[in-house]
Amino acid sequence: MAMLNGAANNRLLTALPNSDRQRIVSMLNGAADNRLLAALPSSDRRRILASCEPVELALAEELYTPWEPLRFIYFPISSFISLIMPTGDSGAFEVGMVGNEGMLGISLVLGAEISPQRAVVQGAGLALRMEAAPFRRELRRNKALRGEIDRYLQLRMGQLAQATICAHFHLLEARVARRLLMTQDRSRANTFRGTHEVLASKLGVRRVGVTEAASSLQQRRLIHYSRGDITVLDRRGLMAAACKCYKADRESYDRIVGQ
Amino acid sequence: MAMLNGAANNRLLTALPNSDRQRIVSMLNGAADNRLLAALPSSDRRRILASCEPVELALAEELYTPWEPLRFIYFPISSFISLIMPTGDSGAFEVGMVGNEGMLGISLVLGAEISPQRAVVQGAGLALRMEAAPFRRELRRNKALRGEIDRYLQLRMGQLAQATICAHFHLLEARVARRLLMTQDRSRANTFRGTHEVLASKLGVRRVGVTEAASSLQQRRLIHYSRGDITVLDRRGLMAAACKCYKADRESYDRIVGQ
DNA sequence: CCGCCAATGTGCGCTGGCGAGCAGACCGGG
DNA sequence: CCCGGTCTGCTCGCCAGCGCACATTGGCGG
Repeated sequence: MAMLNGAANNRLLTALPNSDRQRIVSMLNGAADNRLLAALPSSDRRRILASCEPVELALAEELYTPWEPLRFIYFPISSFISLIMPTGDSGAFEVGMVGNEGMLGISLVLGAEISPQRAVVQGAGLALRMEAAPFRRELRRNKALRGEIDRYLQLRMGQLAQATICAHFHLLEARVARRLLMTQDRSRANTFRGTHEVLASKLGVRRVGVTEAASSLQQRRLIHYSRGDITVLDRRGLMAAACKCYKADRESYDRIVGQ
Repeated sequence: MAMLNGAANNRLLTALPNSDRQRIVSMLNGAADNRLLAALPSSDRRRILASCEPVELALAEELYTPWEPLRFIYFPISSFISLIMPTGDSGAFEVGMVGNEGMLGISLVLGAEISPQRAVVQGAGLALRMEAAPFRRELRRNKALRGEIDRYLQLRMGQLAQATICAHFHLLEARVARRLLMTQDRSRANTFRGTHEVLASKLGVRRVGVTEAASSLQQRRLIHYSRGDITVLDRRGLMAAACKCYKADRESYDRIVGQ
């Protein structure tokens, strides 16, 4: 496959141990494991994959800086990314999360070169990336791709609206629970990384607030955490503790992406 | 013009007094006074106008009901529309406002038939509407239209993100001030209608909270209100009282739509 | 002119989250 | 083995906004 030749030349990929490279190869041979791409007809998908290069994203890596030109778009595979909006007074607030269900770089789709938001890797792992120019070229020709991205846009706008309500109305503990579930979904693991501090900054609250909420969830044996490692012990219970926004988001995903 | 013949047959329009119809006609001959349409090349615009029918929207009219198929899309002219998201527990929360800078019916653009949001006329006045099917047909052929709507989408997503922050962080009085300025912009008048009650429901707060905020703004001679009529007395002062989100939104409009 | 209702004003106790500051616990590096 | 920094736990006073209940005002229809 053309793509694998490309991959072999990629400095990030060649730096990986053999076992990892094997894993990547097997992934790319399959459905690429990005659900947005997977929904495309296979001929379209193959062409896109050929223009992508696989990259390993490191925790806390900054992919987009506010108001700076976006060089790449990304299709996360095992990684996931947090979209952060600066609040003006030196604070920040998370306005979206992108996992293997979607893509990073919506602004480029909509014809802009820049975006006010910061994009930070929140879960280390693999992603496919593509340069802006070829991506736009592809987008212009490829109706199916545009259609899938439109669905995804629909999804994101709905989730953003939901997030507005959530941040305004819901109790912190429920929001923390929801956020943990969302992270678990995107990392596809029961244990993932994240300190109270960073969680707090994404939720727009004090660290102490998160500590209290998390501590309560831990006492109820729903989660366990220690120095930046969080484990979900009881997913059902955590869902009960979370606000309905979580369920609403999932349902909206199923409805829009269909199946 | 084909459009005028169409207009003459429209029941809503023929019901209007002659002077109003004159006014409408002159508007449609000009730039249509919808800024999204105005940005299109004139040939494209003419074709779209020919498929639209002008309608007079009444205050509090419900244009979209959550989860019901969207029959029309709307380009507001002198009217403006509020997008309301149900909160689950019988409450509601405004997640967007559409005036003559944009269009109502984004979901149809993105390929969905329905939307979770309610659309309610917040400022009575004129709009152009178009049936869903011809609109989609037009959208498929018309690159310029799609491009303008993409810009508008970009704008709306940015504003939604900003609104999330605003609702979460900012003091009620500042949010009220911002909301009043936004209303003033879209109604293009210093006086417009709106009771504390409805304002409160859109901001997701108690009526009493709005009363207190509004009362404070009135004491400072920034606004005057009485029984549902609100007048902006000192626009500059009101801008100073509003949170920076207002200015941020305006700047983002200028940046995206381009000067 | 009266009655009624929508719109506005006020008071009271409550609480979730804030800001600021400090204490212990744990971990990795020198 | 100790040191320093990161992560977590706890406290205290404070306040914006909440829920609830009731008072007042002004306009409009009968």
